Amino acid sequence: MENEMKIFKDFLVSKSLKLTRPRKIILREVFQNHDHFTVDELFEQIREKHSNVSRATIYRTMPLLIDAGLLKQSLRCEAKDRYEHIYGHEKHLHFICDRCGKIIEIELKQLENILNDMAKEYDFKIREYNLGARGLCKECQKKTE
Amino acid sequence: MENEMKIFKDFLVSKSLKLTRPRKIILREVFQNHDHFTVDELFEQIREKHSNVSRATIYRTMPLLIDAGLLKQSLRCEAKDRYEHIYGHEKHLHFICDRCGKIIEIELKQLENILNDMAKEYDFKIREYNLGARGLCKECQKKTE
DNA sequence: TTAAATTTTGAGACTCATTTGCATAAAACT
DNA sequence: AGTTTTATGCAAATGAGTCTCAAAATTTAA
Repeated sequence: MENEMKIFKDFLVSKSLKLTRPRKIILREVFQNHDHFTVDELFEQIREKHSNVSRATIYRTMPLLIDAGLLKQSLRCEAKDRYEHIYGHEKHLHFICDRCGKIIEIELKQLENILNDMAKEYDFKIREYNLGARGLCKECQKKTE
Repeated sequence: MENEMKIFKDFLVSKSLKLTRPRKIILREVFQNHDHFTVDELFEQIREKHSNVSRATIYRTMPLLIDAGLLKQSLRCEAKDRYEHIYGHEKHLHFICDRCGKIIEIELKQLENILNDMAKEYDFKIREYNLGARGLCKECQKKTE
């Protein structure tokens, strides 16, 4: 936690930006949330704790956290962008169920190697990547029709 | 072409839906377009040929083509969903440049195997998947600042 | 430490892709 | 042909995300 705050602070300073109260709150809640959350969910999460921050500020802070390497836009579901924080660098694959919306996370180390090879070949500098598969989860496959 | 039409027709019939004129036009243009297109671009493409179809109908037809296995929602760029048709099954990876928006497509057979292994392990039935990486393309890396 | 300058915030207006309601049109059925 | 059903187009509605701008917080200058 302290660690993330320091990273964010340093990042902000390097851009001549300030670690303000709302930004601190957002960072804290982002790291308290271990799901794939939407801005709206984060907004609610913050509001429940009576430490109000406007939606606009959250929207404005997301790219800062992403640039600071602390947050990732992980997937899009039902027309909403979803985010997840990044501790270290556990990259993963998401299986998203078309029917119940469940998100299964899978670590995938092999992937990184393949990607890096490709990036080298095409001289592309990867900032972030996402691998998502959609289909039916175990449970939903059983429910016929 | 005839092939795709047949697949679409069969799909529609199986759902008690009809292969109408607008649906035929949309299918034809989807397969004439070899890019990652937006609904709006498809709309324009159709309009240029004087065979008008409303945006609403295009929006309504996209999920049908997807369900029929002929279309794929390939990526999202600048707040717009982009689609691409599916011939056979060339799945691929997209490198999307953050700066110039260029999309580099890469075939990735190895990936499929890994994914299938994982799907089996988690009992997940994959309908489609996407692997997208964002960063800087060769050219944009040179432009410093 | 007060005053001026700068940055950030919150609230709500705005944008724009996508969805929806409804009246009309086309198609299938009788 | 007339009736029922489904599809279409238009225009209005929706809703996530962005932007504006006045007020608030923070920094800098004196």
